[in-house]
Amino acid sequence: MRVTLKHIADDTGLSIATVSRALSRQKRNHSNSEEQIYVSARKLGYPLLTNSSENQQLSIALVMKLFEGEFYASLMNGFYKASASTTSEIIFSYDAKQLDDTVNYIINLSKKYSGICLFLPSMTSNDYLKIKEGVGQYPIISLLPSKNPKIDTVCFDSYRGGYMLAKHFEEQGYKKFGFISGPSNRADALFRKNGFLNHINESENLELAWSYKGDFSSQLGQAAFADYKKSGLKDIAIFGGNDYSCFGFMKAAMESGYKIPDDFIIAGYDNLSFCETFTPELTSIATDFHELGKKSIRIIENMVAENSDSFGNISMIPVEIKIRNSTNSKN
Amino acid sequence: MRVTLKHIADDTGLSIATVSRALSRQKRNHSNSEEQIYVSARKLGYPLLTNSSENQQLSIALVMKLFEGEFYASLMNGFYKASASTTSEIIFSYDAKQLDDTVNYIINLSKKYSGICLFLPSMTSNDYLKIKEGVGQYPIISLLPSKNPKIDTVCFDSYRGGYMLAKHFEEQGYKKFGFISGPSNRADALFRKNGFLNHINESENLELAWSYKGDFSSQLGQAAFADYKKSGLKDIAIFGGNDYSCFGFMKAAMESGYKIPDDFIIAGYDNLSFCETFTPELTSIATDFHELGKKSIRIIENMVAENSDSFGNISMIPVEIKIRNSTNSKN
DNA sequence: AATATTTATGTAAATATATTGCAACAATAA
DNA sequence: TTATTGTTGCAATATATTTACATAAATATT
Repeated sequence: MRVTLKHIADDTGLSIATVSRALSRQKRNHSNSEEQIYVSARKLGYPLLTNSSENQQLSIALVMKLFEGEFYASLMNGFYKASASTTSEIIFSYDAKQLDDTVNYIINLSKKYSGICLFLPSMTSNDYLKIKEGVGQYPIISLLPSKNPKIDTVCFDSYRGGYMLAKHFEEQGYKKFGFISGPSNRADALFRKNGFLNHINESENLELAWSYKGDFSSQLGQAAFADYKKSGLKDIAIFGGNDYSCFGFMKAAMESGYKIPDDFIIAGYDNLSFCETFTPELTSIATDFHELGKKSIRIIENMVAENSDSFGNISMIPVEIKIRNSTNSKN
Repeated sequence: MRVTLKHIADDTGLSIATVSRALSRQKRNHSNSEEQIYVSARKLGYPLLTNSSENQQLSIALVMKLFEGEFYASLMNGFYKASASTTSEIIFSYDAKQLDDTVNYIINLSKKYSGICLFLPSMTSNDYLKIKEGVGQYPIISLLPSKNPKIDTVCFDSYRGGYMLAKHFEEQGYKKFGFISGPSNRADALFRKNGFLNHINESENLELAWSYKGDFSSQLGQAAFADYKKSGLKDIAIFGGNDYSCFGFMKAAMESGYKIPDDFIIAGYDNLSFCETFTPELTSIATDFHELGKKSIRIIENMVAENSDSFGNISMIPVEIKIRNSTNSKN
């Protein structure tokens, strides 16, 4: 039910006229009544309060489910910086309460915001379809790759990242490759893997000699090393799936007396700041979140302006390989 | 100026009646006109759209200036998790555009939200006073300690953290202490330092043998090591100010052939996930962001309910020391 | 202390805004 | 073709907000 001045008047015991005057006053004057009126208005959610001032700009919601780890901070920071150079405003949004009904939560957001960017690794194709159906012709994009995208997607070129690493390993003179996989339900992990494997398969004399089922955590990275050690393989180039896996793997390896990059070379993905702090410094694939933010905002802005209704378009942000000591066996 | 149905009607070329019906319809039906009406309503900022549904709950803004690094992700995640167990809603907010007028930006936010939590290391006492003046009797707290707090504060007990480390160093049998300081304008860095130094000064046979002016970055941590090496000191227990400084310091030290914890022991602050990944694992002070979030929300909720006007109250969240190999010289 | 001025407030009238019944018309289904 | 359903604008009605005016309290001035 709509909140009116009358509700606030009843709540505060003042007259409607007084409430009206207090709320429409240009300069607040912090009298007792006025404070009460504002408290009540906020409590009841008086509509004219909520979106006051700053109009005439787009507000774009970035929807996420989790915030832990440097990765999420980088994602948010990329959008944060990108929003500084446009008139659009970014709102960080999430569904803390009812995890089961994220689809409806997102559909509801579409009433509030001019556009939505989704970063939700656990969403299924079916969920995206339902969202698309719920929001109609509306600017919404996903920031994660998908095998069969149902909505427009802006994401990093994970495939190419994996490919670049395999190529780099080959150039370092390695023929035997190893791989630690990520969570099986994450499409971006799959793309990294495919890029890596495809380069191996393209060439007759390259081979995947060892692999391990990880989950992007440092713990399973350590477990991966135990498995690798047992295999007795040497002269191998390992792609850890992401940086955390590599850190765990390398830590365990060094504790077992292995030398990196002498005994094996290894590279990660995400280019976390710790890549440069770790010894040896970890070769990794760098993703530019500022670029991701800028591109996403631009696409949403265009969708709003042109009122276009597209789905399944994919924009890839190129990634960059940062070569460091962990893959520098000549050093 | 207030946005009404007439504006939307003029903008879309439809009648006021049609606009009214479209917006008040329970279920959206995605006809062409309705889409247009929604686009226009969002663009113009029609008030009843913005705060629709989910009322009767508090919305609390967490205001920050930066998002980079694991630290910020942890802070947000703490509030995110905390919001799941209350009816209040957390909005992550920031001022991306005009950095010079943060004070007014915050005062404006007070019209929208039921309460505000500030995490802004660069704010001065004067700024806080201006904010307090601008918002009047309003639930607002800072999440950073201050020497002379002008508004209520919920923060970690940084002093105690520094103190605990000094005590731990002493228990390990060290008499000579070293310290790398943080940015001089950050009160929390100062508190950590004071806690550390005070324990040293309390005892006759402890001494601060070396210190270096850092900035919480890994780079200056490395520079700190160069300085330390030049000093020729041995048998020293070093508090790095934060984890990043320690990582830089340790990396440089190990590259110079130093052994940790044999040649010196070292501890950080923040307990980043990387503390356990680094070799040696880094002793650090752990902060519980979930607790910080819960307490902050509870305090804001109380302020709203009791309509109380307090300032300068401080709530400290205890911190915990995580002892790891970097300070374990007996091992 | 007495008087003037300012400020806050409520009542009621005036104005502005939102909703709804009705009829016309268009699209779709039978 | 005819019936049904859905969309739209007009005008009437209902609801919400602002403002003119009067009064009382608070503050300032003499």
